[in-house]
Amino acid sequence: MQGFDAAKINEIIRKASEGSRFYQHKQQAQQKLDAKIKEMLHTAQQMSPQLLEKATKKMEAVALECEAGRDLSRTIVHVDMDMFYAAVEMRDQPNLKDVPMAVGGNSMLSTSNYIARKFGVRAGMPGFIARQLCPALVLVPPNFSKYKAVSRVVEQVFAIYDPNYAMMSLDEAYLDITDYMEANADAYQAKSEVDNETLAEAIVREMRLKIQEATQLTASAGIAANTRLAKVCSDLNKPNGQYYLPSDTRAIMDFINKLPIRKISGIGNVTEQQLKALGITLCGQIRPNYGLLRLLFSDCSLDYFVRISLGLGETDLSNYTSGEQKSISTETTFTGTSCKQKLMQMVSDLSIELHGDMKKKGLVGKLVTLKTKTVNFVLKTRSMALGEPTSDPEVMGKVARKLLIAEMEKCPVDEPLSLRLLGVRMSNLSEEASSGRAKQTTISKMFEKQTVSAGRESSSNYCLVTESVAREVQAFHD
DNA sequence: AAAAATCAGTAGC
DNA sequence: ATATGGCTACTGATTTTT
Ligand SMILES: Cc1cn([C@H]2C[C@H](O)[C@@H](COP(=O)(O)OP(=O)(O)OP(=O)(O)O)O2)c(=O)[nH]c1=O
Ligand SMILES: [Mg+2]
Repeated sequence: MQGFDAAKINEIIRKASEGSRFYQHKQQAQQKLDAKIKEMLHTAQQMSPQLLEKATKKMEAVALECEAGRDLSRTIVHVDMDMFYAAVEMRDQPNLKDVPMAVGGNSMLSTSNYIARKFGVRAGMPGFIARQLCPALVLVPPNFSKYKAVSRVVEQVFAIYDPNYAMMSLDEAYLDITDYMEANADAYQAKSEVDNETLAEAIVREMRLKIQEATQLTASAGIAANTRLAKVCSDLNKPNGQYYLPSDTRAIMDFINKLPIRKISGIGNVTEQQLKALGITLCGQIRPNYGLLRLLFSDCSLDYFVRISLGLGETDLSNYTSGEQKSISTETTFTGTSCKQKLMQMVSDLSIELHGDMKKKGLVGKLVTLKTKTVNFVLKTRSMALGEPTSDPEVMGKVARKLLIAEMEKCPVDEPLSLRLLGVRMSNLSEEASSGRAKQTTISKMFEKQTVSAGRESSSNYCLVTESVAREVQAFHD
């Protein structure tokens, strides 16, 4: 056995990556971020104490307002299947149960089982590096339709506890079990008393058992007053476990104060580094730095940070479920080439594939976007609006090819555009007008469309709800 | 000056 | 021997249009 040691794992990964174009690009990005952080610290240093104090006061006022709106009345559950894709494969091929395995291919892994994780094999890691960490690793190609089918079975269980559950991906969902708790409190009385559990815990334990009975797969869950906290909690007793965070302000503050910021959904690698430079690694360190943050980040981000520091989050799941798809795309990675003929052909093929996906969903779009990635991993997007929405592969292909030609022509002849990825995306979507169907259908569809677009125009757009969620869920800066 | 369009970047699964 | 995915949604800065 080897590879259990974190230092050794990192060493192998570094050796395997070193010198590659991927690694070079990553380092370049890191340098850029370092520069940005340095500038941030510079502006931070120049701030006068008076200015800082003023900013702090302002932020505290915002915090007070947020605190006043704290809602502890809902019981939110986040359920997350354990090593989902891998677990499905292990269930269906029992010989995989006690060996290190991962789902994915030579260039990328979707996930790995817990045996493989001991070797440092993780989601997002290329298969060829994973094999170096763990030579015995078994790679299983993904079966998306199978995972989708399993996901539907799990959904049936969710529906029992909350008909308005919000599916966030194939393997995770938020549920609001408040109503279920009220309606079924008596039925769980004996159960929860025997196990010395709260009602919510007993219900969630039963739900996880039902998932296991229905799928032979285990799930983990977090129970808390809002989605942000519930999501953190579902990770704490993984796999096949659950964590209950009582819905009182003291318990929540104790919990959040010692929580690493990186555990919060929406804080990724970049934001973590930025905050770390300011001495913030725990959520509890946000509030003492309100003033500093105010002078360095956007209003949106500030709002987000304040809410994190108070342990606040979304309590209304309808904010997740409402809303249509905004874009649809297809992309492909290949061994780098600058052959114009090949690249053009690929764009045409992608457009045909995209047409198929759009047709399945009955979507048409108005904005065509071409995505390119050079052999040095530099990403670019170029877009062009159509006169009217379509999913016609010829139209989309023609526009996408035009965008590609424009990019190729910008390159000098001695250094032609050399790509490793091409993608085509359609956005500004609407529903396809049904053709050749009964009049009834056509008319009702037209009506539907009209109301939707009227809604968009009048109320500063249909995103009002969605947008407020967005500010919650995500945080970016510059 | 406001609104729309465009693009890079961050993030999550 | 070489080699790092595909999809969606959002923010924020900048440019262009109205
Ligand atoms: C993180 C990640 C997940 N996935 C897929 C595969 C995962 O099985 C599925 C769910 O993601 P996760 O819930 O993040 O991971 P997991 O279920 O495999 O493992 P865990 O026990 O830690 O929850 O999404 C990707 O395809 N790419 C990724 O980068
Ligand atoms: Mg999972």
